[in-house]
Amino acid sequence: MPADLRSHHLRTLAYLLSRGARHNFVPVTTSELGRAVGRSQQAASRHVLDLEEGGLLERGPAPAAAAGRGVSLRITQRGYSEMARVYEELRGAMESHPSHVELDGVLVSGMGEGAYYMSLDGYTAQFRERIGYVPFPGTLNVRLSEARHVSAAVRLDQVGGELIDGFSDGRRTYGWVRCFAGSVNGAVGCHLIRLERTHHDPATVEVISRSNIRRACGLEDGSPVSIRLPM
Amino acid sequence: MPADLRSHHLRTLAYLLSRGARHNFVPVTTSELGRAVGRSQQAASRHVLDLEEGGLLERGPAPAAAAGRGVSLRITQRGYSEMARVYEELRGAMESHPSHVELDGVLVSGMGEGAYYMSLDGYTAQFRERIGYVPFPGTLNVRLSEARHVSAAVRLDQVGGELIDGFSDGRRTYGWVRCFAGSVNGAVGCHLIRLERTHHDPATVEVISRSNIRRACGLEDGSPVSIRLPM
DNA sequence: ATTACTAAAACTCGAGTAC
DNA sequence: TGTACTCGAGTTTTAGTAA
Repeated sequence: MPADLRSHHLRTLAYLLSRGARHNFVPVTTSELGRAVGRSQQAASRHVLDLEEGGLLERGPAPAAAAGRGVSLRITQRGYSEMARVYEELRGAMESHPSHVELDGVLVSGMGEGAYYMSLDGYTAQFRERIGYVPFPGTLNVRLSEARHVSAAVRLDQVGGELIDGFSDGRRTYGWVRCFAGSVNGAVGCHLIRLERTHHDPATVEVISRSNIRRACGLEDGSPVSIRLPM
Repeated sequence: MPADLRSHHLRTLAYLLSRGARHNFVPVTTSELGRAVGRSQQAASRHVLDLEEGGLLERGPAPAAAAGRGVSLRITQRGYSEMARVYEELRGAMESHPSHVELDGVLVSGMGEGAYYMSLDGYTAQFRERIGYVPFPGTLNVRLSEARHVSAAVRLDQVGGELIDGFSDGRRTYGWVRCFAGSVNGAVGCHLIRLERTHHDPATVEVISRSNIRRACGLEDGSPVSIRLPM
């Protein structure tokens, strides 16, 4: 019996627990246990023996008169404690994990193209409808500092976000824009935007906001910027 | 990569999840992962490879400039689903398992001794104080039908219950009585009693109640009786 | 029907080590 | 420092089968 609970042992205990084996001896067959954990009857028999030897499970009197008619099993206090330990470890991870994308980088100056495009009527009308405001004319360009952040930013395109449709003004067409709500440096609300057509390399992302973030946060070129997008 | 999540794979994912790997690439070293799951660096490296091959984990660009400086890992949608599946299986067992002892048997007629003893002043005064009533004079004798229920009943002696002290009337001494609150046939409230000195074999248990259960439930000798004791 | 043994195959591990 | 390969040892599996 290894020190930690192997998954088949855990699943065996979980099955027995749901059958009421915390306080009663429950009659089961090893085939049934094997089916419950997706292993053979022989393996399940072994698991029960392991768990008994480890003091996690105890065996009661055989259910019926005839021989070889299954076993009666109950989970010991120790067995339940072990289950609880594993459960808490998993619960801790599942229920309180950070659920946002974080993109860190430094502020860089753009050429003003972002501001120009985002001010076009074809976009501003949709911004008002989809994200509730018309962006301050002037986007924040952030150069992501690590490759893993770039990767994360690129993946956003597959994740969704608010879609602003592209349009045509008769002379040329403008691509779609995807907006992801979030905040800059843990304070100012913003949207990170992903453009269908961009002149930036993938390491640079653009951020829009209701107001002038650059001024509101006292940022200048080279200032560290952390963008946090709740998922 | 086996079909089900082995415990080391699960724990690796849980650690990464708590580090935020659900939505971001997290930089880690395999030694760190090994420490987190109590295995060697080599094993942890293997686990990461396994999880990648199974599509549960994906690797991002290496964190820093130099070679061999750790890895960036993120949990895939599939990986998270697998974790959620296991978590739900375990949660279902841990949070909604039957938490009562059930003892099934048939009603048998006693000799009336139970009723006699339980009516002694040395007991009745304590009954009133500890369980809130003086039992109807006449205990219900239930012969447990299966050995596993007998086992469960015997174990109750170690579990606790309301203790009624023994006493002496000068001529002889009377043993302690332990009371366990519960219900008969899912309806009538009762207490199962365990006696320090009993004339019954272990397969027969006695039940007391405020009223006459035999009449209230329309029971006669041979009627099936199910005693349920919440834990 | 069962449980659980044996044997062999498959898997997992850590040590040693290449890069 | 790092990752991750090979390899020998230990563990876990299933098939076959005795009781």
